[in-house]
Order: sequence, then C-alpha cells, then structure tokens
Amino acid sequence: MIERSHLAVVRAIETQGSLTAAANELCLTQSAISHTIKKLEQNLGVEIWRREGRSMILTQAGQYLLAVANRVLPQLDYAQERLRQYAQGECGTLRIGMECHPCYQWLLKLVSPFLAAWPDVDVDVKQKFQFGGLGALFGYEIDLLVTPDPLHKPGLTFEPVFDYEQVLVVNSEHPLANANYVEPEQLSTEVLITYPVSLERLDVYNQFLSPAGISPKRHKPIETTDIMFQMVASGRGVTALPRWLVDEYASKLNVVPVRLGKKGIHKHIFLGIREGDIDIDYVRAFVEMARNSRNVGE
Amino acid sequence: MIERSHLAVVRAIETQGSLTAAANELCLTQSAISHTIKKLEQNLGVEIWRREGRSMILTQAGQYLLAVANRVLPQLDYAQERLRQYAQGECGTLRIGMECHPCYQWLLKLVSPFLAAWPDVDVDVKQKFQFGGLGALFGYEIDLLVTPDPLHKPGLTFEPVFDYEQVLVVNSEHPLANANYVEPEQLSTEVLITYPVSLERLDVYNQFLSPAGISPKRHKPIETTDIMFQMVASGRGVTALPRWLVDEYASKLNVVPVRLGKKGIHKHIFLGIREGDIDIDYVRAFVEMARNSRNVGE
DNA sequence: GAATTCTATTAGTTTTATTCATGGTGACTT
DNA sequence: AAGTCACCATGAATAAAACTAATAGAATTC
Repeated sequence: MIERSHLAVVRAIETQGSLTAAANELCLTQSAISHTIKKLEQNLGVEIWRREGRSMILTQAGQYLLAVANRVLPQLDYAQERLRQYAQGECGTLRIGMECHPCYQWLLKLVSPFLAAWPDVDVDVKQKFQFGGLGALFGYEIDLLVTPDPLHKPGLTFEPVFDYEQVLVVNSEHPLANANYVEPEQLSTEVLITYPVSLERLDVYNQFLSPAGISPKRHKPIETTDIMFQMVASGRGVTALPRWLVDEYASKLNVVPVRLGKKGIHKHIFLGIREGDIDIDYVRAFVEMARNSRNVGE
Repeated sequence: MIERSHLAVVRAIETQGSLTAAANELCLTQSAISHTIKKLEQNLGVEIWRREGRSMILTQAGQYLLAVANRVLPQLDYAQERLRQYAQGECGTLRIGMECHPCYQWLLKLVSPFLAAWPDVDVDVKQKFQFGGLGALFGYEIDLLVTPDPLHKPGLTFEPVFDYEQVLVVNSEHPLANANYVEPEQLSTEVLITYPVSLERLDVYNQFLSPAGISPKRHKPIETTDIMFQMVASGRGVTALPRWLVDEYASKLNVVPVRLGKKGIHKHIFLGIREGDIDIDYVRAFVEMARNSRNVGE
C-alpha cells in the first residue's frame, strides 16, 4: 500500500537532496527514513532510488512516484485544511428552512451581509419539508428554521429575532383603505389572497376570521409575494402580510395597510436551531445577525 | 493527518452502509474501524458521521471527506498498479537515444511493432544529449542508445543490430549517377548536404573526404532526411545516407545511390544498454526485435 | 589519509493498530 | 412488552509497526 507518509518521504528526499535532510524536514531520524524507504521498495517490488555514492537518485519508477506525490499530497493537504475549517465552523452550507412565507424578503436582506462575512459558507433556503419544519430540523434536512411557532423540544433552541404586525393589504381606492382597523365581518365580501398553505397556518384565519366564524367571499392562493401585491394593487382582492413589507411596496404600488381587529395581529418570528449547532461559529453568527435586525420588523 | 486508510474507511462505510460490513470489506474487525474513526474525528476535531440509531450518516464535513476519498483513492490505486507493472517490467518508458541520424527511419519501423507487443510501455526518442550518448546512458537520461560507436565501458553492453552501406545520393540526371563508385576528388565540385552535426561525426568526412584531404565545394546542413532527399532530387546537391534508405526513396524521387570509394563505407549500428537493464523484459525484447531486423540493413 | 558526511543495519524501545470480550441501544418480531 | 437481532462503543490486552540509538561502512572533502 502506498501511504501518505511514503509520498511525503519521496518528496522530501527529492527536495532536500538527502535522507538526513529529509529526515530533518519530517522530524524523524535518518534511520526511520532509511527503514521506511527500504520497506516501501520491498513492498512495491521495484527500486525507487538508485544509491549513487552517498546520494539517492530516483529511478523511472521513482520519478513516477514523485509525480504522484506532487499531485496527491496537495490534495490531501487541502482536504485537511478544509476539514479544519469545517471544525472551526469557517466553512459549510447553512441550510435555512422557512415556515413563514413573507419572511423570505426579510431573510434575503440578512443573507447578503452574511455571505459577505462568511465567504466560505454557502446558504441554501428550503420551503417545503416532508415532516414539517421541526422534522426537517431534527432530521438534518435543514440547519436553521425560520418560524412563528417555537415548539420547545429537547435538543432545539428558539431565538426570537423579530416582531411585526400582520395587517390587511388593500388597494388605496378600496373602501377600507382609510379605516383605522377592520373587523372580520368586513372581509366576508372580499376576495382573500393568501399563500397556498393550509388555512390553520394562516394567521388571518386562525387569529381573525376563524374565531369570528367568518369566511371571505372567495379564497385565492398565490405563490409569490410580488404577484400578491400586484393583484391587490389592481383591485382583485385583499391579503394579509407584515406591515413592514407593505410599507416597502407602498412606494411603488397603490396598496395601503389596515390593522386587523382593534388590537391588530402581532407576530413573533423565531429562529430554531439544534442545540449542538450553537457551537458552530457561522450558525451563531447568523443568529446574531438576525437578532440585530429586529428593528427592521417594527 | 489524513491517511489512505482513513479515506478507505470513509468510502467503505458509505458503500457498505455499516461499520460491521465495512470492517468485513477491509478485512478488519468492527472494533478496529470504530477505534480508527473515533481517532480520526478526534484528530480532525470535526464530526464525520452522525450516529443515528444504528447507522452512520455522513455530516457535511463527512460528505466532503467522502468526495476526497472518491477522488484520491483511485489515484493511489492506479499509481500502485503502475508501479507493480514497473516491477514486472510490463510498463515504463523506453527512452531511446539516437546518435545516428538516418537510423531514425529504421527505428520508426521497429517502434510500431514494439508498441503493439508492449501496450504498457511508452517509447520516447531523444536526439540531443548534454554529455554525449554514453553520458546520457550512464546518467539515466536514456535507457537505450542507438550508435555506430560502441565504446565498451564497464556497466554497458553493446549489441550489433544492423549493418548497412553508407552511399552517396545523387540526382538521377547527375553525371555520377551511373558510376560504379565515386572517388573523393569527384566531390570537390559538389554541394554536400549533411545533418547539422560536427564533421568528425559524419562518415562521409571521417572515412572518405578527410583521409583524402578533400572538401566539397560547399557544405549545407539540413535537419530532416525528407528535405535532404528533396534537395538532392531537385539537383541542389548530393548527400550521404544508408543505401537501404535511398532504395526506399528511389521509387518516389529521382535519386540514385553511388558507392563511396571502391570498397564502399560499411557501417555497423549498435544498441547500447546498461548491463543492469538487461533483466527488464521489455528492454531485452526491444534488443531482440532490433537484432532480428538486421536483414533490413543489407 | 584524516575528517566529514552520507546511508544501511541491527537490536531495542515506543507507539500505534488491532483484537477480544463485553455492554449498550435502537429496530423489528411475536 | 419482552425478546431477539443487528449494530456501535469501549477498555484492556495483544500484535504489529514505526521509530530511535548506536554503529559500521562507503563516498567525498580537505
């Protein structure tokens, strides 16, 4: 078997020019090197060096082996460096799961400074999970979960990262546009646009419509936030989204936010991670950055 | 340090699916593998596998290490196979040095059957040597020397491989074209084309012109045999080359051979090798093939 | 030709790798 | 729910290897 040490010895002897010097480079004795190469030649059954006087000269086979060493050793060195980086949490892929559709916009703002700060860490965002967000976190499908539902289970920790108010979004010419707040009944004649997820995961239902026993005139699922805003702006319906998101779009489109109920719907977004991962530098850094972005929310 | 064995273990665990099976593949006990990987993870400071139930699942770092293994191990395996072939004399590079320019044509005829018979042996032909052909042979720059000058020295053996007559080559309309032989004086009015080497290495000088104290009208060095023939055919001069070579070109070009002197110049070509190399199968095979090609010469 | 600077070798030591025996754990069976 | 199976982890013991120290021999230098 050709071992890494053999390659290192071949290279060292060639660059240093002698067994003794090579031994010194490798922090071994001359004797050790001598034994090693003798055994290597015996195992391979081929002479690697010709002993010429008191110097070692590579044979053809030896020159080939040197070429292998010069090719392979850097690969192993690099691999080791990469793994060291993994160990230090300097490199890897942070897989982020999203259980909160509109948070995507918020996440994007976080990702670019993160990528800049951690050039060797990749970011991957997933939105669909076979066994729910928590299952994905437990099953190592993702490393980080963005969710409004912090289900505290052993092995997981949740960190509040930002709060926002979920508001109704209506066209600026809409009758409700100037209302201080909207009551559930007022939506019974509206087309309600939402993300295509089950109703119980939609706050506008579980915290507003459902308790009052009200349904909208029609329910229209739309995939993307941009299109939802376009639909609202063109008077095709109303939707419920974070206030800060509406504020951003308000400058470009005819949309206005209206409070849902007298007190409004207030949401808290959490970042969930596995407890073991808190030691990984870039994970902690991401959570830190997320926590510092709280002000974006309110 | 990442050792070959570590890479082998990573790969085996992944392909076999379990420590036990991997241990079996590597002819070790499960315990050995367990200890090995534990030490590996400790040394690297990073988890390579997550222990999930009773199976081992690669972490991100582990997946990277697997990729390294799949890339590096084949390189080592191949290197080992190559060296095994070196050991058996099945593979290598036969580096042939030429001290006889026109012999190149003869060599080419020999090389193709040799390459066919020894598919793992490469052939390299060198024509320039820092310390002469013998120096190159001694200094392991080449493994085989094609030369007309067999300087018998200890450690080298020379084998006569073919004989030929060096003849003058003239255009078929040339006044000498029909002569039985040519005298040195008759070249004093000719343009003599030769390979670009020192005069003492040219037979037409050291065995024909120089002894008679004659110089040609002009001396024109040309690198390649083909062009030399073209020049002669177009009446730009005469040259001296092996008779068998002239015979070959005679069918395509207007060139004819004329004996140099009454008795002609007879050459003997030898193959020189280091005595130690006679045991290498493919070297012996090459010498054998060369010896059997004698008939080409006369 | 003495001093120096190499490599090779032998014997002894230390370190490392491997095994054996055993315990623990999750997964499947009945 | 208990039993069985298949798997991994561990500690102590053992086998194997890598390494060192000491030394001899050979080539080179002065």
